[in-house]
Amino acid sequence: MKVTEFANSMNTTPDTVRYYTRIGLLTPNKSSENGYKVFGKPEQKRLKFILSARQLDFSVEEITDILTQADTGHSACPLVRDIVEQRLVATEKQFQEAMVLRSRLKKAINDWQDKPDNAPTGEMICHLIEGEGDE
Amino acid sequence: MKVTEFANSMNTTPDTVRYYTRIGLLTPNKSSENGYKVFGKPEQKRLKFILSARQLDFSVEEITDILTQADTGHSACPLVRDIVEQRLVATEKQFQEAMVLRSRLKKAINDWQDKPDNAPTGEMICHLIEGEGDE
DNA sequence: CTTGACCTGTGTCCTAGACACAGGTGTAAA
DNA sequence: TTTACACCTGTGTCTAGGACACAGGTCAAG
Repeated sequence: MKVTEFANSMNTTPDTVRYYTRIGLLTPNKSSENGYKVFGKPEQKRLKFILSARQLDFSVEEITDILTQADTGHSACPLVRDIVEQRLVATEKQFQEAMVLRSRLKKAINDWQDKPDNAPTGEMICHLIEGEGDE
Repeated sequence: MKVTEFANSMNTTPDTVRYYTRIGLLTPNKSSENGYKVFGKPEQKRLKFILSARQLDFSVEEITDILTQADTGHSACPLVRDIVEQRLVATEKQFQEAMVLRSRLKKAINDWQDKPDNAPTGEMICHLIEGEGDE
């Protein structure tokens, strides 16, 4: 399998596959006549794992660590558990931040509804934003 | 005012100030003897605006557009309203995504609670992740 | 004059790929 | 066989918003 076919079959993009290859996460054989990357079953499993982990928002570096563990015969599960818990904390934070931002934006839209569009003065660039003594 | 003093007084970092200067958002005078950047009142107002807009998650590029508008004497308010609305949509999306990810992570932690830490086999890297036929 | 703390501008680095590009490949028509 | 043309390839570069590294400048104390 060449890059594009492989990527399609795994439901990702050729660029992603090339990227993972570039950083050494995937190690396809190289066709001796083409120089083209050639992917087989083992790469398929590996990529499937990588994509699943990315779905859980693991960073590529974290995935690299996990695969290194596994490649040297150690169980990667404890590491995986760790990362998942961290990720949950981070996601919770993102979640809260998105909430705050959302209400801030909604408030802005509301507050501005009846205000005019002023031209900028030397004092103000846009009174909508600068008018607020927000936070 | 020099960079660090200026940054501190505006409650941001010198690196941020330098960055904005680098890309032309701030245009401090340069001390003729030092070559150091020198910030005054106009820059203060400008930076205050920039930081407020960043709080609303405006991109630096969007802010650049707004300031360009204002600098040429046009009201930036319509543009600002536009961006805020877009941003609200984007934030809503982020918000949803964070929710999805959060529940995915929680589910993983739950599902894995009673599972052992297996060593990797040729077939599996980490059965916790690969075991799931998730989604 | 020297020490040392702090400050400066500039250059490079980060994520996770996306995009551009010159050239290779493969199939079909001529 | 040659040509045409679509598609594919690897590699190099770009992104956002600063953070960090680094060699050298500045300035008050001694």
